[in-house]
Amino acid sequence: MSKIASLNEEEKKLLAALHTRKQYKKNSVIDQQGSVSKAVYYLNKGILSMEYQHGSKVFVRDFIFRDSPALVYPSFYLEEPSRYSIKAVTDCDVWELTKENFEIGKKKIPNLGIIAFKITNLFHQNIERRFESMITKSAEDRYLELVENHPKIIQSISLKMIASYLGITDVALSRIRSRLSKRVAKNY
Amino acid sequence: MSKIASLNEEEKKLLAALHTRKQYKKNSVIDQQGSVSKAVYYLNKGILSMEYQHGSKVFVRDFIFRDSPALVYPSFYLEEPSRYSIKAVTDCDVWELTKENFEIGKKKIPNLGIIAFKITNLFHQNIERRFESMITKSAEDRYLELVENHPKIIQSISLKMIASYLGITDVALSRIRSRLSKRVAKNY
DNA sequence: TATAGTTCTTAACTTAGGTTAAGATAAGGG
DNA sequence: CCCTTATCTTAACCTAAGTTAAGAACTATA
Repeated sequence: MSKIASLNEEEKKLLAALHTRKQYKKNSVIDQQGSVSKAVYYLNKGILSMEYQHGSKVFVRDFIFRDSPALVYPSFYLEEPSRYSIKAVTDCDVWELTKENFEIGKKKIPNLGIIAFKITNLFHQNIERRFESMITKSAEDRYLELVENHPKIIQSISLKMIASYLGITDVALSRIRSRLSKRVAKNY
Repeated sequence: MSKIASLNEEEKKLLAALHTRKQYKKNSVIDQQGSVSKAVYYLNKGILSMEYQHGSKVFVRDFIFRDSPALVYPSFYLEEPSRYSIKAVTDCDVWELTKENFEIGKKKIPNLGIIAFKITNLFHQNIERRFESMITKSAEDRYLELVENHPKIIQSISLKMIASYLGITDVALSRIRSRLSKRVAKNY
């Protein structure tokens, strides 16, 4: 977090002390849609997902990869029911900062409010970009973009979840993959 | 704005004094994509749009209807280049609050920071809902949803802009409209 | 180890929406 | 007032993606 806004050594220690380290097994639900977000998460290892249920179907809103924060906004700040769940896609190792400890930290660390604000901005820009790519790009291009940014994604996330993230069905993504591999094969 | 968080009479007057009332002709550009957002806008009358350019094409990100705030977030807060333009879709009557006056107001009106925070949350939830309806609904359902919330929209906004808002082409929206009117006609 | 449940692929069929183009109004500018 | 330019509709054609279904390969568990 200290990458986002400068903190001195003492502040870093204090902030670390306010966090709790936790381990989550693959597929465990860390934050439940509909209830107040328990904490902000900082992901050390593994992959998290942000999902929402709509009718009987589950949709993947986002993936969170290592060394990134996961925030259920604005549920965490306002302590209102959240629109999303946070789940562990793989075994995960996270640092958790509860609302109470966040409030304590804000009093002692002047820059913490600024860090929170910047993280919020990142989340907002993230969904804006995602919205724009839904409108301006084809599913194939969206897939290529994702794989380019996260090449290892195919090894650790199921085709079904990736398809859901892209806003298409698993069948459609399978089709895209075979189309792409045939296209590559032509070059040899 | 005082609907969002309580302000006393004195604070309301002070806040009003910090705003500048302005008139904009149809099609005028109020905030330009790529430059720092000049102000937060509160729309008294008319319709605004939030648009972004992607390559050679222009996309409508959102419409802002009367009695609503328009915020280019986070450009306004961070004074960084904005991802969007704000344009007048019809002749408009707005109250503008510049960044300088916002900062002055924050010092004098304790609740102003909270109001800003809540407006930011509204904007975030707005794009989340929009993103979700892009993924979970058909273009026809998205159109029906829009017309239900804003029945007069057809009179004041061109088909092309509405189509852009929905993420489809003008031809596709025209097709949807004729399909819908035929369906209604069958009931008579 | 057998069995049931996932995950992924492939095929066949259907439909929504993109593209192009042409024609009909309507509107704005000189 | 004419002429040009936008706006909207409709048609023809095409492609991406949804739906359903069936089969293969892998996983987990009793």
